[in-house]
Amino acid sequence: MSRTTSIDVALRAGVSQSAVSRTFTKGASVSPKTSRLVLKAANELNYRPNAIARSLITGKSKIIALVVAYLDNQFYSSAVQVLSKALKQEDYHILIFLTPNATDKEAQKVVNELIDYQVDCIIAASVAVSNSLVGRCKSLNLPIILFNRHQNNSSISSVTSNNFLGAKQATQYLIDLGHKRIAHITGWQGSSTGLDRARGFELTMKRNGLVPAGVIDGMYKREVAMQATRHLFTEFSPPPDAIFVGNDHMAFAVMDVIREELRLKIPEDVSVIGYDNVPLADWGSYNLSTISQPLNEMVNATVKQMIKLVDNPKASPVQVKINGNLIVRKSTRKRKINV
Amino acid sequence: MSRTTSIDVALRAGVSQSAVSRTFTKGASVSPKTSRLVLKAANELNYRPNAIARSLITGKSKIIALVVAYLDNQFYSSAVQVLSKALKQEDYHILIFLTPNATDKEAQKVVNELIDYQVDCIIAASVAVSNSLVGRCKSLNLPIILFNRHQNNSSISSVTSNNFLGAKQATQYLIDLGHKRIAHITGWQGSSTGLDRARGFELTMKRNGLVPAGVIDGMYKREVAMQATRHLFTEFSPPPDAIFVGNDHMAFAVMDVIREELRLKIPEDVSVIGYDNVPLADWGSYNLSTISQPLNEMVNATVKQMIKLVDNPKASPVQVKINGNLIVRKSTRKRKINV
DNA sequence: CTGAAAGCGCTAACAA
DNA sequence: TTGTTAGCGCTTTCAG
Repeated sequence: MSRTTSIDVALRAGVSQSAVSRTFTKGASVSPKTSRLVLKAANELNYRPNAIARSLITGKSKIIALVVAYLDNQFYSSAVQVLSKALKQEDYHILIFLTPNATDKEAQKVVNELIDYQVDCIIAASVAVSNSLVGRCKSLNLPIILFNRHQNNSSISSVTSNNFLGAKQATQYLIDLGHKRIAHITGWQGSSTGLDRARGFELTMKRNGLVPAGVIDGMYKREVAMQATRHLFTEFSPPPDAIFVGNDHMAFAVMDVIREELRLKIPEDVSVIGYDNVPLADWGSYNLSTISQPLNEMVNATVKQMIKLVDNPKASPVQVKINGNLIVRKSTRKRKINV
Repeated sequence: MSRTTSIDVALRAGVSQSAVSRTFTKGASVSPKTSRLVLKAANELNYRPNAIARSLITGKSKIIALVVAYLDNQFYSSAVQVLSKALKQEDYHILIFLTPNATDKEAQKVVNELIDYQVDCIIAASVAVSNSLVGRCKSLNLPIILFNRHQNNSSISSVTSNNFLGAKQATQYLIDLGHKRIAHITGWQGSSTGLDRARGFELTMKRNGLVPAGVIDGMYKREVAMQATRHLFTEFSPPPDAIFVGNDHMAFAVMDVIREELRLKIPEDVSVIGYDNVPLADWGSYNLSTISQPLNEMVNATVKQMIKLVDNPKASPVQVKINGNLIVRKSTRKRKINV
C-alpha cells in the first residue's frame, strides 16, 4: 500500500536503482535501451520520483515562494495567475503566502518557513522587505526578487513599471483636458509605487504652474480612499474637478463615493484616472481611464531574473523598469472652457 | 556557507544529534535541561530544522495542494485568502495550482505533481475531479476534499453551500416581488453548483405556475453571460423583467450589458439577483442583491475535515452543506401591478 | 531521558 | 554507459 520507489522499478526492470534514477534525471547518461526498460516498468507500477527526496540531495526544490499581501486588489490576483502560468512553463511550483499584516516580525516568520521548505527563490509582491531580511537571505544564498516594488538598496533585484513616468503621463493628461483643480489620492506612502506616483504628480503639477487641489494618502485601501474622497469634497472649496487616484482598486471606491454619495457625474462633473489597468477597469460600470502596468512583461522579466539567480545566487541583481501606457476610457473628459 | 544542521547544533550544545531532533519534534521526550541547551545553541547558530528532510521520514509534508481554476471570480480569490489564513493557523502551507483549462488530462498532470511533492491533502476548489483520479488518490492514501463542488460519488468529501435551497430562495424572492417574466442565466451546467442552482430555479418557477422567460448557460464566464443577456433581450418577446444569474461574477457582466448597452435601468426596468455575495456585490456601482455563500464556515468545515483525513486517510468522507442567506440590495425591487 | 544506529528515497561520485 | 557506494538532514527504533 505504500508508495512505489525507484527500487521497485529497478527490480522489475532488471536494472540497478541508479539506472532508474538516471532515466528520471535530465542530463544524465542512460542508454536508450535501459531507459525504455525503466520507463516501461515505471509506467506499469505507476511510479513517480519523490520530489522531496530529490530536493534533499540537490538542494533545489523547484518551489518558488510567492509572498503577496492580499488578493482583494485585482492587480494581485491577476499577477498571481500570470506568474503561475509562467512558472509552470519553467517547471516551478508556487508556495503562496498571504501576509495581510506586513509587520517586519510577520515577514521574519514567513521567511523562516520559506527557509524550512528550501524554496529556490522568493518573489515578494507588494511586500516591504527589511534590509536585515535581505541580508539574511543573502547569507543563505536564497535569491529574492521584488515584484511591483523597488528598494533603494541596489543589491536587491526588482521588477516594476515606470511609476514616476506613468504618474507624470496621467497628470499631464488631466491638465491637457483643461483641469485646473486636480487632487491626488496617493498610494500608500510607505511603498515605492505610492511614492513614485506621488512624485510624478507633484512634479507635473509644479511644471504646469498648478497647485494640487488636495493630496491625501489612500493607503491603497478601499475604506481609506472612500474617506479621503469625502474629505476632498467637503473640506476643500472649491472641490476638485479631477482626481488622480494611486491605483485602480482605490479609484473604484472613489467613483462609488462620487456617484452614490455625492451624486456627482463622472466624467461630467469630475474626471477620475487610476493606475494599473486591472480587468475591472474595463467593465461597463466603471470604464476607468488609467495607466497600464504591463503585467506580462513584468512577469517575464521576473521569471527570467529568477532563473538567473537560482542558477547563480551571486549573479548581479537587476532593477527592471517597464513603461506603461495611458489608457483612455470614459471616466475622464475635456473640461469646458470657463467652468 | 552552507546551512546549519542538527549536527552543528548538537556539537555546540554538547548533546547528541537525536537530542536536537527531539527538542524540535513535538511529542518527543526531552528533559527541560537538554531542551534549554539545544534551544540556546540553535538560536546562536540560527538553526531551523529542514522541513524537507523531515517530510522524507514522516511522510507528512505539512503542505496542502490548493487547486483552483482561476482567480478572476472574486469568490475564489476571497476563498484563497480565507483558506490561507485558516491553514496557516494549523501550520499548513499552500502549494497553489491554477488550472484554467480543466481537461482531465490537465488534472492528471497536476495530480502527478502533487504526488511528487507529497502533499498531505488536496483541496479542489471548483475543479472537476474524475472518478479515475479519485481512485488514484485513494490508492495512494492521498485525501482530497472538494470545495464548492460536490460529486454524486459519496466516497469523496465535499464542502458546499446549499445551492438548491439558495436558488429557491432567490427565485421565490423575485416572484414575491411581483415578477412574472423571470429568466435564468445559469452557472456552468457541467458543475454541481450550476446544476443545483438551475434545479432550484426551475422547481420554484413550476411550483408558482410560472414559465421561465429564458434559460441560458452562462458557463460562469463573463463574455458568455454578456452574450446571453443580449440574446435574452433581443430574441425573447416580451423580454424578461427579472434575471437570476448563476453567480455574482456573471451578474456584474449582465448588469453592465443591461445598463450600458441596452440602456435599461436596474432595478426600475429589470431586477437582477446573483449568487455568492462577493465583496464587489456590495460596492456602490453594483449594489447587487444575491445569495451569500458563507465562506468562513465553508473554510472551517474544509479545514476540519482535512485534519481528520490527514490524520486518518480512511476516515469516513463527509458531504458538508451550509445554508446561505438572501442578501437584499438595490438591484431588485417590487414590480408595479399590471406592468 | 539519552545516545548510537538504521534508514526515508533519492542523486552523485567512483570504478568498472 | 553501468552498478556500487556514500551520503542529503532528519526521525525513530533500540539499548542502556
